[in-house]
Amino acid sequence: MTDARAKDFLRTIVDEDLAAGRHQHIATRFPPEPNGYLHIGHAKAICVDFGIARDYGGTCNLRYDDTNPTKEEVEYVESIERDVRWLGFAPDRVLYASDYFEEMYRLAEGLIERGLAYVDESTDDEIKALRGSLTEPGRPSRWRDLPAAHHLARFREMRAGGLADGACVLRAKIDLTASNMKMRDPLLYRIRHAHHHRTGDAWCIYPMYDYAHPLSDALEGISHSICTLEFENNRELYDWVIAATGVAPRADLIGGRAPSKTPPRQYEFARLVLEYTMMSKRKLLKLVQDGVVAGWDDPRMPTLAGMRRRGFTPEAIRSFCELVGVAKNNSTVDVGKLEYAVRDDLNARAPRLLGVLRPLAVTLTNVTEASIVTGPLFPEDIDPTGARGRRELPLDRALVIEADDFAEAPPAGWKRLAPGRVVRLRHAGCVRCDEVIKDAAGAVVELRCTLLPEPVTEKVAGVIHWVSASRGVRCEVRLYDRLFNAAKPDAAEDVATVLNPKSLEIVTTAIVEPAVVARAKTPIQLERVGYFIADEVDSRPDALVLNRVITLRDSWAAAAAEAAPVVAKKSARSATRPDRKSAREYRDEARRRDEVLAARHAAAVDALGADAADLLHGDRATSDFASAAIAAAPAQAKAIARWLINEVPRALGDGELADSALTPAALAALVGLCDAGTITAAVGKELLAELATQGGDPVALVDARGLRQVAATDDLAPIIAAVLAANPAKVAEYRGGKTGLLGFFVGQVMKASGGKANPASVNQLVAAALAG
RNA sequence: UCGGGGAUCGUCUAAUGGCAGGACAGCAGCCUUUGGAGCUGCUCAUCAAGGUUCGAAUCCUUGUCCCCGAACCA
Repeated sequence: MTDARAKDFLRTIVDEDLAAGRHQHIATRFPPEPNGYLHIGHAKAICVDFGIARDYGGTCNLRYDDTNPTKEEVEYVESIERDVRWLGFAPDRVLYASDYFEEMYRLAEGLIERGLAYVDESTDDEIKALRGSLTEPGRPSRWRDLPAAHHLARFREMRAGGLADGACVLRAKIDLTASNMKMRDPLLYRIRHAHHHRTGDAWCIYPMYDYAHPLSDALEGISHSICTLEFENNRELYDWVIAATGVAPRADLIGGRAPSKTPPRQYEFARLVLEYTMMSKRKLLKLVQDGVVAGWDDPRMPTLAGMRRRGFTPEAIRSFCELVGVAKNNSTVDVGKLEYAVRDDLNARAPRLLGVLRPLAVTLTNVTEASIVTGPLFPEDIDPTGARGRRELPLDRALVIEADDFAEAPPAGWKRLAPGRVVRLRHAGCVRCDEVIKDAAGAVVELRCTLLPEPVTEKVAGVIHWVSASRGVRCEVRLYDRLFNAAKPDAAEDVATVLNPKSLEIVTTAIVEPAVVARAKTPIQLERVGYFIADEVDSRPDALVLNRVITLRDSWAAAAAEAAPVVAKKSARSATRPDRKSAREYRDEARRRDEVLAARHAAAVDALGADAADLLHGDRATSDFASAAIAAAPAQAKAIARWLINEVPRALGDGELADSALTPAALAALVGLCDAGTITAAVGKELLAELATQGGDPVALVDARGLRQVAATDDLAPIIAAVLAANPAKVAEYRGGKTGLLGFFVGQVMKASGGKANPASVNQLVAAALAG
């Protein structure tokens, strides 16, 4: 992979679906519940959902999953669409699950009529008790098997409004003994006499997620329904709902396209977990309600609104999501990656200006006149031609510099100001520190310096920033740091214990050059200090308030000691889980129940060894097959066992031995060919794959296709020469010492020979050819 | 009667039986009118043990660890 970024697993699936003709059009959706603001975790999902649609010329809907009126609000609906668009994505349609309530209701009636759903009048606790547990099956309630007509009438009463909240629910009738708890007659509808932000008081029954979500996807003709890992268990139910209701895409929702014959399929990826960040909407809401932060858009919040106010750009966030990738591993992303994405983006776009946070007075003793100097807005590496402009800076006798930029007794390697030393004032020439003035307490209060005429012959220590004391602009600066000082704040039971007390420092002494006022509406860099932006809520032209977006990388400052990370406690649940039964135990069990299996196993232990006997005679299908194959060629028993154990599973893929076209006789014949050296193992494996799907006689196939092993030097030499000639760079690398490439060359030759070459000969000849 | 997922540099992520690659972080050097940026180089990984194969991160077996699932939430 040289330039093209490797495809993630979702795009690989989409490629395959397109190639197989399962879909002509790729349709995705981003389905947030409007019960809070979107955060960086949603940003990843948005980039995945909208990104895939964009990459394949498809469509992506923004669909509010608004099925629970007790938690959802218009404020959230509005913020979500604003944030999606701000991030840079335009929904093809903005839709609401609540718009489908009538269709969902009708489909539910259909389910009841077909005996696939029923109204259960058990209490909450009864339902829970009857559902069983992870290790015990559930049991039916006494309403489950009443006639459909009863349930239909009851469901209509639910809708009519005469029943109290919790009086009854509609459940799918699936399987109370299912090992997937989601399939144990899941709830479809519950009664909620609550005002809905969109449907008002039209409904008092509301569909559950597991019912509403697949139907919404199907109605909208979604091809790939992408969600996060915790919904893996819901996928089986997702498929059930679509199949059981027979829901079809709605013409007006698929924009005139022909509906796909393939129903929507759900795929799951790992949601974003970021160090030092809390992602739970419930906990985020609590921070807002408790006043720990100033609101959902507090610049310390991981919300898109907060990050926008903080000064992160949509490009930076998208590039971060790109950096993180999409996979199924449970992973925690280093927060440094976000910081990198933000700095990388701002470096290219933020004009450079000067500002001093903690001023120290400097008097230029040889300057009497007020003047103006100019400086470029960007350094040369960002703007080589200077096309992006300059600005003017007032220069006066009285200046301020950063207090940190002066040291009375500088350490080794100090590149700033010190008594007697010379530094350059950015864009304004060099100064020498002649005199240090202190107050009665001994604190340095003023530096008296000389502005040196150019060219400066003295040694210049470094460059520092400065601002005119009288013509600079006073402002408030808010220095933000991470909200939590624990790497995994979600693991803490009490949020208060992991809050970073220094997450906001307000600096009131700051003074910046006048150009900042007009330019800080978008991010700027105060050179050597950091990136800043005017606060969109509190900043006013006559009372500038700057937010620090992020610090500059600082290779000088010693890394501050990290707070001790809070160790995540192992969940109590995983500790009490029963160990799962191993495959070997299942096989043992099968033999205890089946005497024939047990007898074959006992006989095979001596002939084939304990491991092979266990694997071959642990289920009836494999055991029957193995017995027949070995009977056909008893001399090759061990080899047949080896192939059956190690190679046949791969040839079968996800399929079963019983469903394949492979016969015991064919396998025995194939093994015979390999054992005799008539064909190579590589050809044998290829043939096996074919036999598994199409069947056939291996001996005849070998003859018909000329698949006999090739080992003669005369036959192999030309192939080897061709491979070497085609890869001159690799040959040079190999001869330069990268001997690991031998495998690469052998592989190439094997492929070129169609697998027919004898590997031992190839190894020998290739090594010889490369040496010479 | 438990079921469903997942384990590759410190971190994130590639490699679908044939070169363990990239990015972030780290370290070193160069460069620099930002101790910024940039450039160059370096360090660093296949959960473990067996097996199959000329060749295994990849296939088989066993084991270990992590995540999810028993809301009238989504």
